[in-house]
Amino acid sequence: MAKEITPRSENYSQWYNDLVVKAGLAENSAVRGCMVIKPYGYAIWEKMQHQLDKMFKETGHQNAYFPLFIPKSFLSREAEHVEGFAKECAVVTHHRLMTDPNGNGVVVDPDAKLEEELIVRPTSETIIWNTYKNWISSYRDLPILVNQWANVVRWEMRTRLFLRTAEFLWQEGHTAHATKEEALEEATKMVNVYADFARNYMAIPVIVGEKTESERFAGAITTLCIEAMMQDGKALQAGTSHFLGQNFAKAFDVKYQTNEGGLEYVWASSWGVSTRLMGALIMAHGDDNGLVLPPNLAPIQVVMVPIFNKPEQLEAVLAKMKEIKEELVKKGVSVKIDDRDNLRSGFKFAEWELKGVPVRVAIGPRDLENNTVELARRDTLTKESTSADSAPERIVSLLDEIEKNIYQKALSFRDSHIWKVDSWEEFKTKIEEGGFLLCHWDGTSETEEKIKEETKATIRCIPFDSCVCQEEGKCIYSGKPSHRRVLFAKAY
RNA sequence: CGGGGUGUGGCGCAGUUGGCUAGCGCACCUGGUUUGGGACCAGGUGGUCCUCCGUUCGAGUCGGAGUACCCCGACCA
Repeated sequence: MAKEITPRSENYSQWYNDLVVKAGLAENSAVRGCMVIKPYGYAIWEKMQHQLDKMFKETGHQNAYFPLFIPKSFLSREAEHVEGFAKECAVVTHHRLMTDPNGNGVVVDPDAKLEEELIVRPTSETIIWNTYKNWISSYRDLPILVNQWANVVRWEMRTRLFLRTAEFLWQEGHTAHATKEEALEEATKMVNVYADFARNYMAIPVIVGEKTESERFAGAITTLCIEAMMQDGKALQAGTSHFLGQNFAKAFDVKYQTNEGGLEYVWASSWGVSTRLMGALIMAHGDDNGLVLPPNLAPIQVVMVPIFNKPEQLEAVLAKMKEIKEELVKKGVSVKIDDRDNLRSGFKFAEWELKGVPVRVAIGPRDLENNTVELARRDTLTKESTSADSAPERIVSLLDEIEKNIYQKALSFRDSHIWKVDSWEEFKTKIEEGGFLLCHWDGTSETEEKIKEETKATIRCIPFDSCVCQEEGKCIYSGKPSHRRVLFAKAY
């Protein structure tokens, strides 16, 4: 009873929030806008980290760590960058507390005011480029391919668990290159790494594209992104990769000597994904019973629930379970035997469904007699009985099927909520129903802004997938000529 | 910062026009019966009713001020 969540169709936001809290992923903390990630939620994040980190290493990157604090003057070196982040920065002004002489408890010591205020990083371009200045002098020092796992703070006015919190965990890659082409190629490569990760590990189909000027990262020349569709038809930006040109190199005076002896500014890229991916995972696959985790990211892939009447039966069942578990572990499957004796099996079934465990194995006295086990899959909520001997093998193939199935499910959901729209009237009705609209656009920020004002829809990206979008037409709003469609949606 | 709402055991809530010992569900503890889809019975632990001021014989309830949180906007990954 206590674990029941709001039905998804009734109130999507409430459903999401309930799910995050009741599945034990995260909760609000005492600090406004900040989130506590609970062990189960963090275990999923760790799986994500692990896989992403592997993919970064495979593409030649190394990890490093830079300071949490950024001198205020660093942030203001790049004009657009500071403008983009100034409104949401936490600032450190003092370095000491004292006991108030007037008895008001502990207060900030006015004598401990910092010479220069420190900003808690909202992103690390500035501090990193300040450092790169010392690392780079020759073309032989390039490229620098570095990633950092860190927390950042953006003082948002309204927050939501995982989707937008004042502090969040992420990775940010910062690369330095000798040529424009190489930096651009890096930015493209990494957005594709993100797309691969989303599809193959999170089982979420994404649209890869480029942001329009108004949605671009502050300080970037080009921002590439992956956009995913949630089950209410809204878009979630799941990852971004930026081509920064020479903006930061110029702001921090980072030059290198070419092999001809000339002096050139360095070219840059940066890219990141955050704990927001957790939100994507939850909203893309969850159902009225709770979380549905893709096997590739599930901390527990298989849970075993014993069914018994007498203690002797429990013992026999557990012995069988351990046998099967051992086989599974050998095959690289993570298994939990739920041997709590104060809870009934039905309760456990519901609880593990809420937590999204892909496969559940139930074994009872009847199974022991017949040498069978009951397998239940989370994605379809169906059950099958199989022989105990072939169970490990069957479970491994089942995990694979589930991963594929939930991707297909998400893909067909998205594809059935994406439309080419050519009339403004149709645009206004369709966007209210939720979903992605592929429309012509005249390429101006003014039109984009007006569409946003009237419908709350924004251009999520200019998709790369040229065969779908590359065609002549007229702007949905202004009627001016356009030679390609762009992706409109309401977004998180 | 604008509009709306809510503060009552750990959680979710009820509490009438002011009245008696502040109640219910969940959770928790003890004992027993149960166990193939969220068990049941009996007993039990746990509360400065957000804070301050006021009205009153009497305030969880009425008035004022403060404060915290939530929702809807503006801002954003």
